Amino acid sequence: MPQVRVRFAPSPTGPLHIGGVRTALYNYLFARKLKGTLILRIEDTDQTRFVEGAEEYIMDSMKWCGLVFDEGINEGGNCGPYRQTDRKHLYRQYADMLFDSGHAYYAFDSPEELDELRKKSEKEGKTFIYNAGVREKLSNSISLSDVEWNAKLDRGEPYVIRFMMPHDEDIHVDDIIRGHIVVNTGTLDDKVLFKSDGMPTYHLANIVDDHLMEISHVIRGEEWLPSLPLHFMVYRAFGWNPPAFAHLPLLLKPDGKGKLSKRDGDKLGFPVFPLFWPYGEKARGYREEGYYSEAFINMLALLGWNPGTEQEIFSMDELIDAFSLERVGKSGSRFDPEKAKWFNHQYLQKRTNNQLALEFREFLRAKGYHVDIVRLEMLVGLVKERVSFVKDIWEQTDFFFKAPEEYDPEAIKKRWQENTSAVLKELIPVLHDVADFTVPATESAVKSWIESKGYNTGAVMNALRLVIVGTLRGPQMFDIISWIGKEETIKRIEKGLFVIGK
RNA sequence: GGUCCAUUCGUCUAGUGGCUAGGACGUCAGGUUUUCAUCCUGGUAACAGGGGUUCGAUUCCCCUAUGGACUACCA
Repeated sequence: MPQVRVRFAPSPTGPLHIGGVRTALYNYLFARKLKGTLILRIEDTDQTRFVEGAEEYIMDSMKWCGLVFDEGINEGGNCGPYRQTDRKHLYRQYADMLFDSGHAYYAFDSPEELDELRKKSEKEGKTFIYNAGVREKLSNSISLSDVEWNAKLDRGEPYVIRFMMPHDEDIHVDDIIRGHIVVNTGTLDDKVLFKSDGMPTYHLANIVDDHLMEISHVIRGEEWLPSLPLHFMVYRAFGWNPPAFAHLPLLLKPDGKGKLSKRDGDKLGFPVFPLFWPYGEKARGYREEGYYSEAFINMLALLGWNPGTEQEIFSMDELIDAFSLERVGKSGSRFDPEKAKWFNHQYLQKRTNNQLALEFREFLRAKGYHVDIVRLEMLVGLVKERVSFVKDIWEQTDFFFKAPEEYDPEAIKKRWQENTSAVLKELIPVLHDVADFTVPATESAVKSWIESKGYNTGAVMNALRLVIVGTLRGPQMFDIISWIGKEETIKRIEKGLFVIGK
């Protein structure tokens, strides 16, 4: 079996969409699974769409996701350079090869002229296709005499090099995910391979580079499926064996129709990009939102692929082990932000209290709280299972750090009875007498006091919760009061009695 | 409009020429709990429609519908 070599080839035109991350991930999994080589190639042949910072963003995203490349602009390798603008000098000779072998020709039609023709056809309800049907009537090296078009060349008139698509031929192509596809060349056009600005188009650069870099499998988004017949034809014209192809299904909007876009994220409140994008129209990222990259990757892996078992939580190594292109689905997947959260919840549960305490300490530091790590470990242990993100811990524990400023009126109505004030007043000395303010000590003291007085446990505990927390929520009461300490507990009871009590 | 691709619970999906069509997320109900949440148990819910082929189709074929991608000197 020949060496497996795959590539991820994004364009630096803005932040990398999570669909792109998934494409990179599947390439990575495939390469690792088959002990192959993964290449990062930057496809920046369209200089008009180049965006500053995008290339770096791609690298940072890959790094955060744990996707490591074997060859690329940072890693180096024997097939470089790995940025297409740095390979510019290569492409012209390949376009010429196609011209010399009669598979391509020069075309002088201006974009405006072609636009005009397209509009005209559209008005007549027809589709303008630059192909065998019309190329004789347009301005190119087929329709013009050798003298004429050479004169244009000499005069420096702008031109492109187009692929000469056969008039009427059924092309059979194979895709690992879609199977066998047949397309007639009559519906295809003479695609531009080489632009008038001296740069190749995607179609030429992609094929030349994939060939030169000895790519064995092209794994890319479904948006390329319509170009597959063209790519097969170009490989054939060069006399090269094409790689195997796998076209991945698209990521769709959670609601409504169409593919996932930045707008959906803004509208529904979830990120569509791995990292925060700080330029121009800013965009939020999964990293900044508090996702663990492992959870993000796990979630993305299961969107369009499944292992055929009921396992859902996968480490990267497990993904590599289980992955195969055959188990990638054919249809587009709607993105589900709820499930994404669930994945993060699962990963957060697997963290140790120490890890979470360290992470939460960073969060607290920003709020101006400095807490001993051992106490934080206890704290996160109390609320860990109820949160999906580290930042959620704060919402669950804010009352550990500060006394309530107001008391939930609904809760007062429900839990503050005639004798509540008197009972809580009695509780103060009981707590005061607890020497070691631990959970078991406070619990046993309070419970025996309740029993001896014949009070209702629920009533006492809820009232206590109300003055300590401010509302009816949170972990076990004894965990809370033990953590905040005797002094603070009594202070809060007194304050509660003063504000609520009569 | 043209070309190509797709279609199983609301969502991600498993699956088979004969199954009570399975799991997960969500949702609903019950239980546990001093509260809330978690958690546990249970429920809800799907083979787009119509023709074939077949003893029998969710599964194979065709058509329709719907959705999507592409249709640039963008990738």
